[in-house]
Amino acid sequence: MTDAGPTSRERYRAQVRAEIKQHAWEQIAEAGVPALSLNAIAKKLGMSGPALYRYFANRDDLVTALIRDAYRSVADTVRAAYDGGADLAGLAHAIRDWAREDPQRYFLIYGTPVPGYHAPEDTTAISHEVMAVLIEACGARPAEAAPTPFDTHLEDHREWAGGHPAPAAVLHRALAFWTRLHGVLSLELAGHFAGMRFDAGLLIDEEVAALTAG
Amino acid sequence: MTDAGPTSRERYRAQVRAEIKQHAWEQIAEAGVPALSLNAIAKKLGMSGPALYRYFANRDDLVTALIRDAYRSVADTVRAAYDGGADLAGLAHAIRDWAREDPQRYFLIYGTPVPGYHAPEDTTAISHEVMAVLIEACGARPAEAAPTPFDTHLEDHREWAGGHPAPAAVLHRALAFWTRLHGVLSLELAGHFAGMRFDAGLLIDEEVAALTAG
DNA sequence: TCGCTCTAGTTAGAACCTATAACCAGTAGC
DNA sequence: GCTACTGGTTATAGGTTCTAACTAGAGCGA
Repeated sequence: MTDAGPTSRERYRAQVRAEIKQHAWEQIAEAGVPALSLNAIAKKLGMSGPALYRYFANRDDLVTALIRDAYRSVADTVRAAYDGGADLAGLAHAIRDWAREDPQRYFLIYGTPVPGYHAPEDTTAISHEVMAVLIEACGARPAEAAPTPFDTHLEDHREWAGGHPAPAAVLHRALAFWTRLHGVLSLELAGHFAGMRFDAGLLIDEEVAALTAG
Repeated sequence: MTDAGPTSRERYRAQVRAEIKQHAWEQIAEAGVPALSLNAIAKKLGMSGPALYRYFANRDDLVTALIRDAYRSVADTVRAAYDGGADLAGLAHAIRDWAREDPQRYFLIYGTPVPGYHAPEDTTAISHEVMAVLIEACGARPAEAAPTPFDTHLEDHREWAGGHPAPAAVLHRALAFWTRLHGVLSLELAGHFAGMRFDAGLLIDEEVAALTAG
């Protein structure tokens, strides 16, 4: 064989990195990203402080790795749901379930941005993956209504769709699916519906349904 | 007169508190809330570290004050726009302009929540103020369509509307206005539309328009 | 006007944090 | 078996929040 596979050192390294990230996720779920402490993680792993810097260059590097994993996770979730035959409503609920499983993971992607921080190149590629699935799913239902002003505007700004040949109305629908879902979901996860005891899932259903009914 | 008004000490205190908050806003705009440093603020004000604790009990107390101000500011903006005769589209753009003026201020209210943190009581009261205006604005256009399942669901969960007598369809519309606007706006502000060079304002216009057309 | 009190500031210091430097033991591979 | 690299260590610098103890001075009543 040309490739001997990972050496034992490499396997060990990957294992420790995974354990670090695991503890990081737990800390984030408990108190949010700002409370993430490399020191505390090292202690829990039985190693002392600076040892952790053998595995991640610095705090930002660890957080970036988590962000990357979060993107990968949501993309896989969407892909799996779509391959499983989910329609738009199904996709919406798959994403919602994924988000509620670990709200802080959702906000790591879609929450408050850090001024000056730019997500690494490959995460935008993963975003495109997700968007491609959404466009695909939105294309299932043909567009019947007359093109809106935003549709014609989109016709001139469709590079982001990665050359997808869908008509602008479909791109529009995919965008609106994304923004509407995020709108309800992020407010739900952030607790802004706390006082109002309605079912956010129902609202999502109608917001998504209205997409294809319009 | 029965009230002698604020003493000079009180005025001084208010002045310094305002200056502290001013510098805090600048720091947050530059690098986000996590980078907010009481020490750095104190230095800029020419006082040394712990002096700042005479004005704010701790870091959280300062941030809470900023959150309160942010709520007050958005509520005033919405109120002013509505009193100025703005329709739903006008309200949406007033809020968008307010948010783009200082994105981090927007995210202080609607961004990533800190697990365990609960906004003070009065901010939820301000939220109700905003929601009341939205309901009012949504009631201007009568509801013509048949009630949806979510409408009937809302009929049983309308306490949050503060006893507003609007029909459930109107409450529904106000909610959807809020979630749709937040969906587009927060993704725009967070830079998720960066690669796709379309005009988020147009998308908002159509999302809002679709509310009343449906 | 004297004197008390309360306020706004000071410095010192504890307990964290990130991150670097310098060192050391043990493993992998030639 | 020797060498080089890896993964750990401790020490340390410099940052943070926040408390404690103290001081200078302003305001106010007798």
